[in-house]
Amino acid sequence: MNASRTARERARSELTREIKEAARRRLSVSGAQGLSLRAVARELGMVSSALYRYFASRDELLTALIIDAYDALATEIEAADRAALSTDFRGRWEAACRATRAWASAHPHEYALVYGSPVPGYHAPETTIAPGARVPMALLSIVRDAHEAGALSTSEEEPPLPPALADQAAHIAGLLDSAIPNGVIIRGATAWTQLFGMITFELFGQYANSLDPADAFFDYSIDRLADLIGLPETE
Amino acid sequence: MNASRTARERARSELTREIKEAARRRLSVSGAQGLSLRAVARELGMVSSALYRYFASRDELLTALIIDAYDALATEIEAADRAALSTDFRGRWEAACRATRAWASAHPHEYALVYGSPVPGYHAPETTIAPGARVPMALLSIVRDAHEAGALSTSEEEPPLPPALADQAAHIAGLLDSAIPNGVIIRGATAWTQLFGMITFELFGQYANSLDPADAFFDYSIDRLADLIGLPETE
DNA sequence: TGTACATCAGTGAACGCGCGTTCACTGATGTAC
DNA sequence: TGTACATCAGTGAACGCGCGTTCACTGATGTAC
Repeated sequence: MNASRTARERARSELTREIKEAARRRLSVSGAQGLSLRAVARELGMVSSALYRYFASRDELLTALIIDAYDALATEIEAADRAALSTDFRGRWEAACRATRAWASAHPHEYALVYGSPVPGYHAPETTIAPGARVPMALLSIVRDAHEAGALSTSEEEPPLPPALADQAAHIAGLLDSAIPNGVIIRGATAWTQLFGMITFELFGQYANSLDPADAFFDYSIDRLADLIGLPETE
Repeated sequence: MNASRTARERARSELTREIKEAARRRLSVSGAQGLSLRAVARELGMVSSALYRYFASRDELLTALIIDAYDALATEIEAADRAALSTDFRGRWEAACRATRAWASAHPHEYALVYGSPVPGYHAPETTIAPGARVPMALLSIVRDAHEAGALSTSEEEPPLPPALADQAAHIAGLLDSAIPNGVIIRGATAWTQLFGMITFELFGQYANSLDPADAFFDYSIDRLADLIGLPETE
């Protein structure tokens, strides 16, 4: 029967979800490297070997958590972007930045999992690449939309990009399926880097005794980044 | 006797150094969280309990490595700065940035130790604060020197800082013992953040498939950061 | 609808391993007279 | 310079713990006729 077959499968996907949730809770205690299948199983009242019905190994569970983290962050960014007026490009950019920071501070261990130190002995498989790329794509899409609407202010005179950098910019524009000028791409990449640089410094404690709490610096900075990109003032 | 007394002490400081060196080698295999006293001891052909004559605990060894890492990086930055012509502020800035990146890529695990994810269960003691602050201080000193030499180009019109941010900037200026305008401090903090954001993204793999290898982006960016700060062109 | 068989989820024991830290000890080095 | 004593470095056994993964197993769920 079809309904009963899906009953078993529903139980399976339910438990898969619960295992990942328990693993995320463990992450905040022991970090990615210290994540232990036995501790996850204990949290669920299962025996550790039972987890092997759901994940072939600890690394595979880690991979699932990484993909989920990227997807969750990208989803938040995309939702914040969509919630803004679509022609208010600066508003969209700032909403996306704030959503990124909000997600990171609500899920610091998942943030550290994907943007923090690589886990020794773990090599991320190819399946993590696409979800990882969703995040910068979500941010750069705003820049692309602004460019295609003719809303980007043209840059002040800036030195031309060296050839190697221009090539990389052109490649990124290709991924966005757009003819954004290379200079705009690079400014977007700078803004992306700065956004995550701030969040990482804030979460990992580098702003202690100087810019912490970083709210004012963050808000001011994402506005300056919008200037850098050339996004027009919100009316 | 004094000479023999220093003989024992010399052996002690020699071994302390060797233990930290072995620990740094282990760091690259297992990361900070996985750093094991027993593995360090094994590497030195000692018994693990012998290490307790030198470090009271694993955490104390980690603390020593953190302090060493900050000190090593700050020393590199300061040396690169001093090697440049003291009145060539842009040259000094770029040399400092390049020294930072070079140190990070030569010592990725020590970089991750101090700028990567916090180690779960480890709480950095106060003794790490001063060495940690040496790094941004070394960078901001260049900005301060340029300002005091009257070499900084005045900023284009920029929105005023919100009060909370202005307070933080003034506090940082106080640490530098200088009357640098708040706006300059904030641009310096932005540049500091961007510098480490780029290095972190590069080392931790976020630029894979886009800006990697990041040499061109890095060189171009530190030049734009010098523009942002207002450092004059090198003649 | 009922029965025979196949699939799947979860158990519990086991393998072989590594860890931080403590402690009583031996023997070498340093100090005071 | 020689001797008695104190300090210190390093040993090896032990405590009590946790880990990932494998494997033969039981019993429940699903499928085909």
